[in-house]
Amino acid sequence: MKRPVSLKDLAEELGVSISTVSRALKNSGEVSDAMKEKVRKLAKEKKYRPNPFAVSLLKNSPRIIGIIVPDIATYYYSSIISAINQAAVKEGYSTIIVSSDETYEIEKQCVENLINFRVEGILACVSQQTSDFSHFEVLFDQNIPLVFFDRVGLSEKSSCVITDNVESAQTATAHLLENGRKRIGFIGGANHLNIVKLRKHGYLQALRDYKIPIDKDLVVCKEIGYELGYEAASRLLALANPSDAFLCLSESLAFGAFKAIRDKGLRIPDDVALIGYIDEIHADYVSPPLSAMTHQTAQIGKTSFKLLLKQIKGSTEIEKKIIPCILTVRGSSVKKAAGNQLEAPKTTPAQE
Amino acid sequence: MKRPVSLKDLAEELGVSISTVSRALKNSGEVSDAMKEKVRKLAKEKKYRPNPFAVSLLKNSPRIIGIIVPDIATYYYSSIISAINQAAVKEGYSTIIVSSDETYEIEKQCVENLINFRVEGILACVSQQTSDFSHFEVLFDQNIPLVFFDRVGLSEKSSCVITDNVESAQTATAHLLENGRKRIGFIGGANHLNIVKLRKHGYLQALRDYKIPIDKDLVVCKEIGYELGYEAASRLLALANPSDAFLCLSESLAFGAFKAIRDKGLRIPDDVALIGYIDEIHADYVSPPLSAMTHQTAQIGKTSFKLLLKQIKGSTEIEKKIIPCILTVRGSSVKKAAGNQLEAPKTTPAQE
DNA sequence: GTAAATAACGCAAACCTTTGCGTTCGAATT
DNA sequence: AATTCGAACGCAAAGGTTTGCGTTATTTAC
Repeated sequence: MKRPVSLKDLAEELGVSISTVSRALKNSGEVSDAMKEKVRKLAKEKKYRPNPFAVSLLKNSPRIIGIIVPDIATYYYSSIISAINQAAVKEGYSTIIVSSDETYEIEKQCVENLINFRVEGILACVSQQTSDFSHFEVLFDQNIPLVFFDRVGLSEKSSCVITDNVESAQTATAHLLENGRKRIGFIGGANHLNIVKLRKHGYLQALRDYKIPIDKDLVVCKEIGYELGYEAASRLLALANPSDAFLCLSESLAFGAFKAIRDKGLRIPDDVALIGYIDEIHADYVSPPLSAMTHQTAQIGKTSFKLLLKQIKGSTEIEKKIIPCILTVRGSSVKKAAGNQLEAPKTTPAQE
Repeated sequence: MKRPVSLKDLAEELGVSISTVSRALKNSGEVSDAMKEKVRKLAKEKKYRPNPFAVSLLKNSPRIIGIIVPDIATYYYSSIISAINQAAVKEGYSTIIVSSDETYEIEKQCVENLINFRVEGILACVSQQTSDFSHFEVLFDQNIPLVFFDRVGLSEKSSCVITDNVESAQTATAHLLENGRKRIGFIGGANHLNIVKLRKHGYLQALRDYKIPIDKDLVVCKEIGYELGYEAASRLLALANPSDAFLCLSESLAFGAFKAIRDKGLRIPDDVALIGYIDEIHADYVSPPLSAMTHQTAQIGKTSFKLLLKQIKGSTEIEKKIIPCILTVRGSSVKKAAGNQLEAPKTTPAQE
């Protein structure tokens, strides 16, 4: 690996000082137009590229932000990452993406690594295992901006971007109730996650609104994953008084439940209705297509970065942005013959 | 953002020189055990973290590699990224992931950005639009190691990791032929992509092997994407002599075709068989589950990084690694009643 | 024609770490 | 007792860039 050309190289070749070359490339007023021209020409010819380490060393701002996700290879996260990336690139920032693999220990390590990297800020979505957030507190000491998205923590101390968890779950549950379902199974993840707590709240609220008795057996809060969805749904379908509908908190849970229903020989939506937090692009893969609460991942990513950037630029305001989910009713939640779909597919517009 | 503590800060507080502190933390033999202890204690107390910019400036190796993918939010790429990441972290490397958005111009920019970043090496999967690879040649001038994966270019000059394109397509096609299909539609992407060229070759070879006449109308090579899959399949099903099976080169194409078949009111696999390069986790989402050629993304990622690391460490050998696909026969390609499945589900083990 | 102003450029410090080499001092060898 | 050796540490350069300030030389104003 040969040494890249530096300002010094250019300066020597032109017989001028390094400062002049530096200023010329920065289009400073302190250097003549003729000189600027000469410098720029040589720089292009020699393929000069400023050394980012030297600049970062001086300014202590590498123009990099860190992103911590529980998992990279899930559409939901990768699409958010993609949106963050786009917003970041537009502002001249690069991103370093790290995965906690849904593990507390790794997440801890991720935070440390990003600090060592001297990132200018961190966007984080916590792992399923994380119920204690003290490993994020170091960032406050170091004055490194932190914004949580989706699964959040330390909400008194840091900004975050979340979805309308309570309302979306309430809406989804109400939708099932209005279509005549009585025994709605709630299939979620670990209880300490804000998204689980809040959505369960919305689910229960809808039941109360419609005066449906609450049955704790229908609420499953274990882990998020395809197998878990399969197991939970299987169990709820095997009850003496089985479920006639499911609200699933993630795509993997929903498809797991989907398979469980099919394997049981039951029909969707005739025997069992299904709705879940499912990504737009996959909801239509299956037959019947899945009714879904869809996250506006592009908005989530964009907004998260915007909040972070604001903090990087010095703001200390703690903000909480809510990106609404969009309910799209497809085949899995409404019986064709029934025709008693009270509510038109409600698409809440994204804020801002 | 307050200034992080430096070696100098520690040195002053201890009343020793910077070099001693540096060596103490590096556990050098040139400093006494007592001093080491004192330094380490203070370092921990003051939360000293080595400045990566200073180190990189000196050594010109930031321990970062760049990854260029056509798209982040696709399971195939994100799972490869995930595997690369894991391998990289294990070796103390971080990754910067950039997306070309399937665009030639952006890809060009990505390469430039990564060079400016002084990454130690680049792993790349080219965009659909890319047929000219000259923008990668800069890397050779700069002596930056480059390894292509999946969609490759410059194969005489750079190492790459690919799948067994010809063989897998040949096997998949043969599988359809052995199950009685005669009019197999080939739904691929742009012709200039190696993966399309080679797989088409495998497809044609299988037809020849089985003495089936080749019909150019059944070969569609346009773009990769859900809508394109839908269109292509719709068209082939509307032919006077329509397709009775499809081989799709990507998951999005396959699910697009899947929907087209359903919308036409045809049954899978009774009327039309379907097989494609589909990710393991999604193949089972639909009913019937999809027969698939599955990429071993973990292997692809891991092997790619290993090849790159070898080059970073100085090797100039140009290597080409082939990671075989795995054929898993599910419901979409074999009629239940037929029972003439000649070939057992063949799972080729991953190499190494 | 002298004083003041300005344009155009150079010097050098600073950012932080690593490392070859030089220095000092005490202990071991002859 | 004089010499040698090694342990333990300091000095200083190097890596590339930015920037405040100092230095020229030329132009402008009176």
